[in-house]
Amino acid sequence: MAELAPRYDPKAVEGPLYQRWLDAKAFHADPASGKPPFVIVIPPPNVTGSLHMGHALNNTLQDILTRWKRMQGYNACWIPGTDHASIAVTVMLERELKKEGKTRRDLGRDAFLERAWAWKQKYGNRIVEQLKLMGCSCDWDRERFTMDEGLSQAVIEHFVRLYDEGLIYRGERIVNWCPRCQTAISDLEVVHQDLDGSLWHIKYPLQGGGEAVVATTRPETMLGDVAVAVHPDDDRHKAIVGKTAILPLLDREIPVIADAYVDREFGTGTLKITPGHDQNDFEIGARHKLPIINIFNPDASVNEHGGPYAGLDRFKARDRVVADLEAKGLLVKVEPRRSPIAHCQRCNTRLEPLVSLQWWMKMKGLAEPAIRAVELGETRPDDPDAVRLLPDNAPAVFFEWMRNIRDWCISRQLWWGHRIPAWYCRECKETIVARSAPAKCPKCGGAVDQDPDSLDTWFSSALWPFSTLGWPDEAEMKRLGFATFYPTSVLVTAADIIFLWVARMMMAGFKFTGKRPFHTVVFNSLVTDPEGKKMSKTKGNVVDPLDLFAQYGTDATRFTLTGQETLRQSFRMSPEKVEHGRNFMNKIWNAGRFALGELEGYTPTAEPPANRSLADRWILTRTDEVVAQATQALERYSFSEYALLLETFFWHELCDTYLELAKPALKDQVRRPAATWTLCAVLDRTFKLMHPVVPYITEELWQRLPKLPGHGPLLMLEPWPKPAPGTDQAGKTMAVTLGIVSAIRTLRHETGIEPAETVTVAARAEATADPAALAEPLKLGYVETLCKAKLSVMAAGDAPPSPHVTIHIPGYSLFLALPKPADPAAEKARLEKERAALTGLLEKRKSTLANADFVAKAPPALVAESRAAIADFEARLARLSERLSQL
RNA sequence: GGGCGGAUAGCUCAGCCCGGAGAGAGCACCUGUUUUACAAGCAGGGGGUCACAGGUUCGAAUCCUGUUCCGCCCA
Repeated sequence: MAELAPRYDPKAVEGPLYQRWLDAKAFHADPASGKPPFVIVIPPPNVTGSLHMGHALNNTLQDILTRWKRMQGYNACWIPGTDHASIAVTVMLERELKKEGKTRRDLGRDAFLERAWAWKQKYGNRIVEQLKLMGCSCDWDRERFTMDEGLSQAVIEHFVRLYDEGLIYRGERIVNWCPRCQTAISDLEVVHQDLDGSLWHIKYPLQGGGEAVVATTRPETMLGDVAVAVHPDDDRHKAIVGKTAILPLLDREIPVIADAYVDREFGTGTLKITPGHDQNDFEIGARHKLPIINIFNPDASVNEHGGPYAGLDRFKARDRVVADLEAKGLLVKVEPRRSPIAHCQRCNTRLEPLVSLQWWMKMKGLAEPAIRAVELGETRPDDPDAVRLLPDNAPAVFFEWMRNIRDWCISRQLWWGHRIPAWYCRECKETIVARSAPAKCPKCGGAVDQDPDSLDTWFSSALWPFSTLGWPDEAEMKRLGFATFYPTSVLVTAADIIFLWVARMMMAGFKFTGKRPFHTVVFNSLVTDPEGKKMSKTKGNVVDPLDLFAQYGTDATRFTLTGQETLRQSFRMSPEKVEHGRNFMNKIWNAGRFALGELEGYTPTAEPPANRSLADRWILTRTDEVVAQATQALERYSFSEYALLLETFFWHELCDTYLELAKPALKDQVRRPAATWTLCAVLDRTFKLMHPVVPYITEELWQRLPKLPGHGPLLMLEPWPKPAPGTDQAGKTMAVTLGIVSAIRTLRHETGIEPAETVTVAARAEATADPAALAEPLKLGYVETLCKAKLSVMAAGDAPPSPHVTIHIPGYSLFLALPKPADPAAEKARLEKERAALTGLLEKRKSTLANADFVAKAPPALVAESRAAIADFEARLARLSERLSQL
């Protein structure tokens, strides 16, 4: 067997192992396996994307769950794929085109799409390859892209069915219009930024004398004003209702109306009504049957309705309007005002609300089953229609939005994406929505043209849990195992797409399959920079996970992320944290190295040898306990707990204690068989337990170590360990020994004894001590091994060695023999400190017990424990006093 | 404006759901240590009014109410 390097080198291990798993088809899920399914669909990353910290965390968690469930005997199926990201790809390609001095319109639809596909062929696989680097155990045979043939068919089915049911309709409404992208976007793609602006107070003269003063943050939109509104109960303005105002600059006659929407506290309490460019005004306009005037071109320059301002950019138009109003003496005042301004999430351009003809989806009814599912998730999570959202505050966020849901604008004036399956007759203007292109108008036989627009990307993502399983094509569903794998099991995703994606998958899932798409949704944390700020390229505070993989190893990075994940809002990430993960990987590596050296040529039996030592029994019991705890932690999605539990156990119990105790045992012909078996068995179980989070290092070491009979070729396919029911008292006994060891180590250090020197320690047992506890540790020399001290238990009447220093721990007084008397002052100071601490504890316990309510109401076990503690403190204090009096 | 988090050692965080009594870890710091798995190690140590104020309770970091500061989401 080749010598292992003293430091773990992830680069040498990761690539070949991943290939080995692929070659063994270890990630593949066969629908016919007969095992219970466990299914995760990946949140499909954007094809333009490159792996960032959020992906690294999100996919680590999915891989942990998938690998764990696979080992537990589930038919684990992790379905990967990518999303076409209509607007993101468009923005990116437009940036490229801009360098050539072109727009996408210069290029034309077909040429633009050709370019987009070429780009996707070339770079679309980048993030997939990065997921493979991460060790993700996705079933790559199932990889899908949202614009695949099958998934495109699903989108058409989605559209046609909902249209036929009247849930999709076309209508003129206010949309969020991005003048740069020149498309409508949905409410959820809007980012509000608080910006400093002004509130302009403008006089609108009234016919027959007088005036109304309106306050607005957007004076240029007055070009589209069709009314002035006041609150019907506002005594200040009641009198002007029904009069006609003259819109300044354009001299248009507009009515003064009364509407309860008007906020009397805002500005002057008089509102200008612009139904073409404000959602609320649009609604008021509809109530009062007012006309709608759209004053903007698609690029947000003023159109022909703007009279003399036509052709001006919206910001120039504002300046000109304000200047003209001022010149006419119609500008009353200008107040500074900070207000939220809508921006395009993708290109950060200031959005323009405007009326436009778009396709919409009615959401209210679709939302109901999803709301019910989450309600069930809170009350009856085992119900087959329940969807449990984690962490516990997620449902509140979900309900808030879902109960106030608004219709969704699904059409986009973009080309990259799924084109809307609607055709319009050139002759009779009939709208035809169909699964395939009609040759001619079914009504009049006229020629038809397909709607030029495409659908919101999330319209296809909403179908992901079942479109990836072949829906709606029966043959594909059969081939891909829809019946086996749907509904899926758990969704792990980032909280920022709870509405964009998660809610919509639930709505689509219930609508089209009649079933929930998954039973549990886990929202992972946001990974921030070390200051707690969101990472962003513009801020330059991005930590690249690929750099971390390269510098510290994939397992170290995965482990660190997992250790931080408590499903809080966010956690901070820095390379320094990963350094600790790397150190732990190195610890694991070296424990493996040690074991390999000891176990070369060894073949363990199925059953443990009978003469296991206390340490053997203890570490086996502890392993069982950790198996149970780690499994429970995963069941609760307590990722941090899972990782930290394993670290503490492996590092401090297995390495620091057990391996040290095993060293002399392995040199002893009698004790060696039990020690080798235990070492083998414990590492085998521990590597299995750790495998889901650190798959590479565990697989690599496990491959090299002797294995118990009955194992297969790959750790990742081994069964998850099951805890044996433990009745062994080894834990209690070891705790006594370890307490003594710790006390002696402290004494050694405080008295400055040379590290190499073996000392003699006599232990006097208090009445509270278990007389049998030290028998085996003494016989096997555990204390000597762990702290170079020859320990003996004093018989009744024995005198402590002289000279000595003393320490009193629960159950024992320890006397450490010294070559020469200790400095009495120092010893006295040390003992006085001990006495002060003990006295404090004793007093606290005593006062607790002095409380009659405590004795009456606290659990009896606790009362008994307090009494025992008092007895122990008193015994130790008595010894202390005795010793102090001798000084 | 509405909803949701967070505040525990110098720093980063567990613990809190389900209250139990000497509050933990890692990093950093101090001391010692190159012993054949690992100095990316080992051993020891110092360091905390668990944000603040009330309340509930025999008992509160943990449950309830309020306050302050920090953050996220929605409008």
